Amino acid sequence: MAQEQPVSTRGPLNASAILRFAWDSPAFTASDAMSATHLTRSTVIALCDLLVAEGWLRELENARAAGEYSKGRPARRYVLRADAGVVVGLDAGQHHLTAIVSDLSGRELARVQSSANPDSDIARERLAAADGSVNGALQKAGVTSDRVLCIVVGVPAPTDADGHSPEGQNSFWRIMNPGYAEHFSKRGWPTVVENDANLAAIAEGCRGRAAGASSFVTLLSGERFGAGYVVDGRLVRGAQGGAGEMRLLSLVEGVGSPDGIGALARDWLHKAIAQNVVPPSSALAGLPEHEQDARTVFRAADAGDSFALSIIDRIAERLARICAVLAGLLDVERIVVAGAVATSIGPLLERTARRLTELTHPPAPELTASTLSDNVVSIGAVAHALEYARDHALTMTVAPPTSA
Amino acid sequence: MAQEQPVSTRGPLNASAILRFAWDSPAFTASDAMSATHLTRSTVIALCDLLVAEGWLRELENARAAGEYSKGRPARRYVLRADAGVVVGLDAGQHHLTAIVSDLSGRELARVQSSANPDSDIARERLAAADGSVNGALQKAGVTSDRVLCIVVGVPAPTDADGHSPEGQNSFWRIMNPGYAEHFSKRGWPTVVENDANLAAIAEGCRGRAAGASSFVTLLSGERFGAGYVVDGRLVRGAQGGAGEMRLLSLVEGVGSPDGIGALARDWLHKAIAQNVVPPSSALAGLPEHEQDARTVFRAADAGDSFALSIIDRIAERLARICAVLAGLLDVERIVVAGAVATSIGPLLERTARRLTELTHPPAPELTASTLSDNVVSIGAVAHALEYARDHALTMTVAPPTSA
DNA sequence: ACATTAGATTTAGATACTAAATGTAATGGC
DNA sequence: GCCATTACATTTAGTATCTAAATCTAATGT
Repeated sequence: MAQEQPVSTRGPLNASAILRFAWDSPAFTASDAMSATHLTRSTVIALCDLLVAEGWLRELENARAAGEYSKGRPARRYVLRADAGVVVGLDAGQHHLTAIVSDLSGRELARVQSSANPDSDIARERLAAADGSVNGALQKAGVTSDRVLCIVVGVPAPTDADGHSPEGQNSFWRIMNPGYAEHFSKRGWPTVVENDANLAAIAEGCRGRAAGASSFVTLLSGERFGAGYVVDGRLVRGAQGGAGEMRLLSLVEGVGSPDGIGALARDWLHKAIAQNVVPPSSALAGLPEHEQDARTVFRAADAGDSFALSIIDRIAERLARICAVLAGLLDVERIVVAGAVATSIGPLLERTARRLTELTHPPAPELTASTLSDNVVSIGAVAHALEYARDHALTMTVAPPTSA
Repeated sequence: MAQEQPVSTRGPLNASAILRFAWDSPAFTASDAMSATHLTRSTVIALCDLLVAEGWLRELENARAAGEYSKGRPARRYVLRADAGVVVGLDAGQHHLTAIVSDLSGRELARVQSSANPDSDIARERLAAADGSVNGALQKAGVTSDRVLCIVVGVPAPTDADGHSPEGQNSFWRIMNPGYAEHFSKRGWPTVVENDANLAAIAEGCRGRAAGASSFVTLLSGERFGAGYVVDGRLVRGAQGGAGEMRLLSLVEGVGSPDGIGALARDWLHKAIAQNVVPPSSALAGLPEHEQDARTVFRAADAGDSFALSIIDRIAERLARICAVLAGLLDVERIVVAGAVATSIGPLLERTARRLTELTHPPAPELTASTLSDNVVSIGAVAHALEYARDHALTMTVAPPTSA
C-alpha cells in the first residue's frame, strides 16, 4: 500500500475546477459556476477570463439574449470550446480497427473502420494499420494532427501503467500490443493504451447501460470473454492490468472454457450439424458452413426454433455461472454484456437472468445487453480520452481562440 | 462513475503534508521535511511550529546533540507526539472480541480479549460486550475516553460506507453488526465499521506478509473463507461492501462450499472417524471428539502421519482452486492466508503452491501464511484507525502539549 | 582567528483567493 | 418617464499561504 509523497501544488488550482464543471455543462453563467465550485464571483470571473484567453472557454452572448428569462442584469455566459482540440479513440482489435475522432463535447467528427490481418505478428504492419486508421479519421474530420490532445488505444491484452503488455499467452498479447504507447507518443500525443474490456466498461459507465451504477462489470463477449470491472466507482486493473482476464473461468463448474458467446453459438451449432443431431424441422438443419454463426442461431431462436433455443439455453447456463461468480466475488450491482453479439441476445439474457436469480443470493445483479454494439471499445476509448484531456487540460496547449 | 464536485480547499493545506510525513518518520529535521514535501524552509518551520502548538509534534533536542554528526549549525528536530492521542481497534467476531489500544506510533498500549456468546442475537448484549472490551483496554492502557481519536470495528459481515451491514444471510450479518457505528459515535468517537477480511488485508498490507505489494488478496480462514482484496493499492469494497464474500465459491469445481480451512479439517476428520476409515496406524485414529480439530490434523501431518497428509492434500486442492480463481480474476501478485489456523499451515501451503502453479498460467501468485495469527483483524483495525487518524488529523483536537 | 558548513531567521514579495462596497443593465409598477 | 427592484458585474482592499533571497547563527577544522 504505497503512499506517494504529498507535494505542494501551485498555480490557479481552481481553474481546473471551473474547467471540470464546464466540461459537463452545456453553457453556464458565472453564478452556475459559483454554486458548483463554491468560489466567489470575483474568482470565477477571473478564472473564466483566464480560460477564455487560453482558448478553453468561449464567452457567449448574455443569458437573457439566450432566452433564459430573468429580471436583473443579464448574466455572462460561457461554454467549453468544443473545437479547442480533438481526441482520438482507437479500437485496435485482432480482426478490426476502428478509429474515432471526437471533439471535446463528445461529438463524433469522423469514424474509420478497417480490417486487420488477424494472423500478422509483424509489429510494423499493425502499427502501420493503426496509423492508417487514425490518419484517415483525422483527415475525414478535417483536423490536423497538432490539434490532437490525446489518444487512447484499446487492445485485446492486459496493459500496465506504461501501456505495455506482459509476455504470455504465446506472445499473443505482445503481438496485439506492439508498442502503441511509444509509437503515438513519438507524434507528440499523450497516449494511453488500455485493455479493450476495460474501455468497454468505461463506455458503459458513461454512455451505456451502467450509467449511474458505481459498481458493475462489463463482459465483452465475442470469440472470448473478457471483463472490465468498475468497483466503488473506479476501474480495477490489477497488478499487470490483467484483472478481468477470464482464463481461469475454466475452473468454474459448467463453464469449462473462456470461449465467448459468439464462439460457443457457432461451435455448438457446427458440431451439431456435423454430428447430424439437428432435427430436420429446425431452420438450422443443413445450413451451409459459412452461415453457421452466432447471429443465425439467435435469429432462429427469436423465431421460436426449438433447437436454436436449446443452444441458447446451454449458453445461458454457462453465462449465468460466469455472472454469478463475478458478481459474488466483486459485489457489483449490474452486469452489462457487450460486444458485437450484444445487439441480438435479448432472449439469451432473459434466460440467463432467470438462472442467475437461482444461483445467487438476493439481490441478484441486474443483467443488461449493451446498446453500443461493436463500437463499445472505440466509444470507451473516446470517453477515456475525454476524461484524460479534462484531467490534464491545464498542461495542454489548445488551438487559439477563433475570436478575431 | 459519479464525479463529485471539486470544492475550493483552504487553510494551511500543507500542514497535513508535514503531518503525513511525520507520521511515518521516527524523528526528522526541517531539512528532511523540506525534501519530503518540496516546501521551503520558511514554510516547513512555520508549519512545524503550528503543529507543535497544536500538540501534534514535539520538538526534540537538536540533531547534533542526538548524535547525528554534522558540521554546520545543528538542525532542529521534531517527532510526532505518539501520546497525542490513542486509537482503538476492535475485532468484534462471532466468538471472540479483541480490543487493542494503540498510540500514534503504532505501539500497542493494551489488549483485551474476551469471548462472546456466539449465538446471541440480542443487539444490546453484543454492544455491551464490545463496550466492556474497549473500556477494559482503555483502562489497562491508562487513558481516558476523551483521548480516543477514532475507533475501527471489524465485523464478520459486509459493511457499507456508513458502517451498516445489509440484511441477508438469515440476518446473521445484522446480528454481527448491531449498529456499532452509531453506538461508538455516541461517545463522540469517529467510528469506522469494516469487514473483518478487509481489515486483515490492511494488516497484511502494512505490517504483514503483503508489505510492498500493490495488489494482493488476504484469505481469512477459520470456520469460513472471507477475502479482502487490495488491487492497485486500494481496498476493493464492492457496492454493499460485499466484495470478498465467498458464498459463490460453491460454483467452482472441486470447491463446493465456502467452508474455511479450520472447518474442513475438522469435518473431514470427524467424518472419517465416524465412518471408521482412519487406518489404525494413524495418530488420528480413535481421537476423542473434543480433540478432533484442525490443529490436531496439522500437527499430525507435521509428524508425517499419512492419513493426516491425505486430508491436507484434499484441503490443498480446494485452496489452490480458490486461489487460482481469485488470482486469475483479479490479477494479484500475492495471496496471504490469515486467521488463527495460519500459524500451523506450512505444509498445506507448500502443497497448495505446487498445485497452484499447475492450475494457473505463469507467473503464479505467491502464496504465504500470515504471521499475525488470530490478531490479524484487530491489528488491521488499529492500522486502519491510524490511517484514519492521520488523514483526518487536522479536524481532530489533541491532548495539549505536555511541555510546561 | 578565520574560512567553511549547514542550517535558522527575517524581510519582502507573489499568488490565489475572499469580502464588501459600488456600479450597471434589465424589469415592472406607478 | 421615473423609480424601486432584481441580479448580476466591477472594483477595491485585504487575507492566507507560500516562495525567494538576504542575513544571521552555531558549530567544525585548520
